[in-house]
Amino acid sequence: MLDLTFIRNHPDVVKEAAHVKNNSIDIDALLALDQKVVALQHEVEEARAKQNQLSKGIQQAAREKNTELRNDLIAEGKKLAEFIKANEPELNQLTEERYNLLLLVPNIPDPSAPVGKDESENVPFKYWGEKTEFGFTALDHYDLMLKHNLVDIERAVKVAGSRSYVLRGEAARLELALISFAMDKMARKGFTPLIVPSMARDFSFIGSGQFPKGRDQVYEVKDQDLFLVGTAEVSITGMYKDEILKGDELPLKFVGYSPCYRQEAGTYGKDTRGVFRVHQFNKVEQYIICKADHEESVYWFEQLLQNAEELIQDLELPYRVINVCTGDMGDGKVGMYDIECWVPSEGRYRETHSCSYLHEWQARRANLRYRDENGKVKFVHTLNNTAIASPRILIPLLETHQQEDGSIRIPEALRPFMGGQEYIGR
RNA sequence: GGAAGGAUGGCAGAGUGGUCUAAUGCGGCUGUCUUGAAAACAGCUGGAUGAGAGUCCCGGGGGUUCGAAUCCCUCUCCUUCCGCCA
Repeated sequence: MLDLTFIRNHPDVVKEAAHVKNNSIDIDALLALDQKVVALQHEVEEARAKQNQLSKGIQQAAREKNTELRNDLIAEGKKLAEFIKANEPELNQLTEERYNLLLLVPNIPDPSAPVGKDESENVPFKYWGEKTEFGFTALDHYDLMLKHNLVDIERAVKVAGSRSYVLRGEAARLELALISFAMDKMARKGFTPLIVPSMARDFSFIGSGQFPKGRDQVYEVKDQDLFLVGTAEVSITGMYKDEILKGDELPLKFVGYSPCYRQEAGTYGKDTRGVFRVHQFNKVEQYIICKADHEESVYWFEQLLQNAEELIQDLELPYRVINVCTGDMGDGKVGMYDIECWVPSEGRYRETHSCSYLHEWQARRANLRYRDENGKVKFVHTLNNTAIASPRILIPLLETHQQEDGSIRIPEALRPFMGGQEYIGR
């Protein structure tokens, strides 16, 4: 959410942001509505001020036993009460409409973000590692998993429908190892490990920005006012809703684990092979709450990226980093990097990590603030990035480390979390 | 699942229709005093919106009333006891 005053004063900046983000919000309509709200609010508040004045007069009259004056004032108060009663519902309704529109206003992208209409205009700017070449006929991740009996999709579908999977045997152990590895590494970097609820109330989704627009991607728990989170980011944002933090506790650095659920609406027929796009997965997420300072946000943005890069480098996976263009980055973001790992069977890089900074956009929605060194209350800045998301990361991991004899090498960094095991299927 | 009791400022806790601009205590900040600190004393000690006057916020929503922290309805959450249970 943007500051309403900012929108009033810089409508063109906001319109341009909406334009480059392919967001069709009508800023002029919002501002027209805003003027109605302000005018009506003024009227209602005037009436209430008079009412408060009258109230004192009524007491005074009662004390002076002036029954006549008292009755007159009460009659006048009745009129004011009627006026308020007649106009307040409309004021409330308009205010709510304005709020609902505000939720749809995108954040202003940083000038360094490439302007583009969709993912085809994202800009790769860093490559690490050599694209894997095999001197033998390599398998794709799904065939590898079948070969080593690491997955059972047919039975998973029997249990839970399409886009389900059962990890079995060493794949199950590998996923737990990846999660432990990521939590462990991030904890050593000073991030506080969290295991957070994977069900949350709607305010957490509004706060993080998944609602109202992404509602169709989220599972709802029947009769419970609860929804399944698609990322721990939702829960962590919700944790701090309505709080005013002390400036000296910032930055808060978290690494949160949660199961994640996504409907993947509108992706029929996409990525149907294997475990790339699934309804349920496990993710370890980096999350930062820092002071309202652009330089500091940018510092942590780069830091979060570097952390993720280190994790992937430890897993010995070739990857590239892309600067996501305005049309692909999502409403809340000021800037966004995706990390894409090389997937040999597809001969292309595919997204495994997503790094974003959002300035105050989430903090305003979640009403999450802090008191700065001068005692002034400000909205915090928030940032997030994936640490590890599985099973998707298994795809480049298994493919990249497959050996000529069909076995799969476990990268050294993971071995401590796999009981020292060096290979799968050898 | 059953029963009862609760939700007030950073914390504790009063307030059951108008003097609430929310008592009091603790904590915090500032000052006096002090070599420094403590103690003592004094003052200060939320948030939103608005240019301001003002308006709003006593868990959320609705109602009664000229007027609600206070009365009524409803929802959420918390605590205790019982039952069940990983």
